[in-house]
Amino acid sequence: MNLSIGELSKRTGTKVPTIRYYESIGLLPEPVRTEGNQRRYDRDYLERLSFVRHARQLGFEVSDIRELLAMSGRPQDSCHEADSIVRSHLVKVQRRIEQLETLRHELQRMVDECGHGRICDCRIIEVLADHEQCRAEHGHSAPL
Amino acid sequence: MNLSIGELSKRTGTKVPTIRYYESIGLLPEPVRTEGNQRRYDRDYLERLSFVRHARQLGFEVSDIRELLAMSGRPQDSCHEADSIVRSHLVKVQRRIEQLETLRHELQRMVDECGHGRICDCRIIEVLADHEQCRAEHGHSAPL
DNA sequence: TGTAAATGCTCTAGCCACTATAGGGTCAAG
DNA sequence: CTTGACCCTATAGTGGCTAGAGCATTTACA
Repeated sequence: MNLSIGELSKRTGTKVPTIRYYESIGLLPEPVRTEGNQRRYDRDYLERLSFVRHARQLGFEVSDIRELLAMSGRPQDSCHEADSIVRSHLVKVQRRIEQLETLRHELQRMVDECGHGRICDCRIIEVLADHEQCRAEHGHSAPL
Repeated sequence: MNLSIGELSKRTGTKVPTIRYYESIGLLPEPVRTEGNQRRYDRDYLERLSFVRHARQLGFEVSDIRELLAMSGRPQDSCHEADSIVRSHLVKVQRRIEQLETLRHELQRMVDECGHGRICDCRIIEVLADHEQCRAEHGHSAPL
């Protein structure tokens, strides 16, 4: 196997600039080059990139993935560290779900209470203007 | 009421650079200035900023907030548009919750199946390396 | 073997919604 | 009138990409 970056891109569902980006931040190693300076990838690289993409899809940050990749290269070590990375990620996901549930209830209430009349009578604008009307704290900030 | 930016910051729980940022992108108007060029804010501005912050906490994007703010300035108009902004945001939140639930199950399964032994036997690393082992699609990408 | 399309290269800038820092100026209390 | 807390602008950085310009190389086909 001797893939160009475009082929690697297709096989892993990763955009070409993303592959180069991972290389640039040192998440993936520099591959070999042709005489004309083009990147060529082997099966090993393909698997590494798949690992990275999969971990990203599971929401892991690049710094976590860096560690997970390093671990997968030390197969005799204890998996304790991997376990703790996944656990703490799980906790973050759970917290985020709870936050979004709270948000969902607030938004649902706003929609339910909208009388579909004029803005001056609208609960939506009113609630936005006055946090006191919310039933729960809904600290958000991260995009969806 | 004639607040400095620091006082406005405290009363709204918004960081000072954030207030200036909102002004710079035209989300909030330019306030009056003292002779020495410092910003001074009135009650109206405080309420507008509170509105913005609250909407951000509810996860609305700045572009949505721009529209919602504009609407709150046209109190005789129909609230139909406000309603549709909130509804479509609600749909996004719901979708995101579902995604994160899928994620949560995958992660939980990884943790549950970890034998706490060596990495070469670890389900965590194995699952990451092989998407086929996942029970559902879990397209993610946004941060938590 | 010639050529043209497709793909590759690097470098830079942009996205979102802020946040941080540097290097100054202003304000209010004592 | 000094001191220290506050304020100003301008610029750069965050994360994880994504997009574009302006070239070079590779490959498929005639």
